[in-house]
Amino acid sequence: MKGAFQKIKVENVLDIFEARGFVEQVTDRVLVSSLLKNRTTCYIGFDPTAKSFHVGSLLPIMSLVHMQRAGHRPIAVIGGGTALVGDPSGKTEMRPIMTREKINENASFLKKQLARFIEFEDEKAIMVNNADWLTGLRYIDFLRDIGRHFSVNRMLAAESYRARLETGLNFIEFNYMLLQAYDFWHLFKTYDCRLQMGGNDQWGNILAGADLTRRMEGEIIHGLTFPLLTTSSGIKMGKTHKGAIWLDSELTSPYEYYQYWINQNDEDVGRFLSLFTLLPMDEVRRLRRLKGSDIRKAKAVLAYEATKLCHGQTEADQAQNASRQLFGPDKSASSVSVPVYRTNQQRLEAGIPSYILFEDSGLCKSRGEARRLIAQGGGYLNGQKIKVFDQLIKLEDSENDSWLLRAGKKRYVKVIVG
RNA sequence: GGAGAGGUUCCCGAGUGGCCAAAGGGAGCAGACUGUAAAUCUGCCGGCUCAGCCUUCGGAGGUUCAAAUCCUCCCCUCUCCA
Repeated sequence: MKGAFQKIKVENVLDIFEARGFVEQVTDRVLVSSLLKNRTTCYIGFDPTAKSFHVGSLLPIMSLVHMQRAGHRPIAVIGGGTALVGDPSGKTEMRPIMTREKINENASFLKKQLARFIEFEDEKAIMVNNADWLTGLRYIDFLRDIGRHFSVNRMLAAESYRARLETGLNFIEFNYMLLQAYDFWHLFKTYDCRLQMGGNDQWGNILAGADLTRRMEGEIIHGLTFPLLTTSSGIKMGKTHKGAIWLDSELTSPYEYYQYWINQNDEDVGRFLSLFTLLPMDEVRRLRRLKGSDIRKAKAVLAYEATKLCHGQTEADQAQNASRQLFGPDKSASSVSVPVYRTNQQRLEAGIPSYILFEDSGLCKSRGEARRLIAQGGGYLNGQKIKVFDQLIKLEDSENDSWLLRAGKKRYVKVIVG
């Protein structure tokens, strides 16, 4: 590794961010731009509340990818310390406080996942857990050294707190800003980290960190926030009737992941191509110009590229093939890599009532839901509509040794014996 | 600590003794229309061995033939006062 001030030859990553729509706010456009002319260390915080990221975290992850490609050094901070306190921003219910073991376990999964996007070798990227420095803090020292730099008046004026003052705000939550500010300062001291990025809801916390560092060290460090991503219908991304879309292929198969992207709204495709793929902007603009049903081509590119980034080329190819077969003119179950459900031969010999198989295979959440689905004409076996909810699915109904179940127009499961 | 308001099915939110598995909206699912899109229209939207049965309205008891609704205690949230 070269020195910290190694010159970077590629395009300024801030320009890339702006061109691709990553930027909502920057502390100082001119200063950040010149900062990024040299090799810079930047950080983003992530919650270790699950063992996988979901697409809601994809935007920050992609920003780290661009950072690294531009020669900078990203730090992914796992919020283990903050998770130990419980997350206040989900105001409906207090999250169960997580044990350190669980957090560490999650963190190792998350690192593996992140490693698909950015390289950690030779410290080209770093992953740290803020529990390492937060849990050792001593209250009196913290108040005296850190707390004195914070004006309560100013904190209350922050947008993130102002809204919460209506509904109520507890002391832990009020302290989040201090803890996150401390993180930023700590990373500055330890890694010379000079830029923090995050969702726009983090703006206040990011500023607090930059402020703290300025007061304590006399150094100007910076923040950048991403736009809050909603689909064009105003819904937050990444939720389907089956729950979140995960980046872990165990939780969301590459096929489902592909389907998630190909089913995006027309209006979102251009934006998503620039945010969630690494295609050159010329290509993005070309795809963006497509009209009418040609937009499907852009969606296919989006789905393929996004799947490739997350799961690799092989999986992306398979997902694409499966999708083409299922939605192409020749819908067949053969050699298609859709989610598979295994059952035993005896059951099929006896015949399984459709609604039970639909529930067992995970296509429906309950048998009641399966009954309704089929009653409404949304249940199919090998492309044939199932007429009665308890129609038996038998051994002799197979096609190529499998039974292709379909719920509605898009959700498939292949049943096989085994 | 005191006074008041409130906790309802995924979310918001009606419901003050039977007509309540609980209005309405949102989200979600399906059908029609399409382009594996959106919008629109229609249906569904607690569970089950489904014309019936079972479990829900912060928790635990109680009154009643009958409770989300009334009573008691407890837990939690918010507002004002200290």
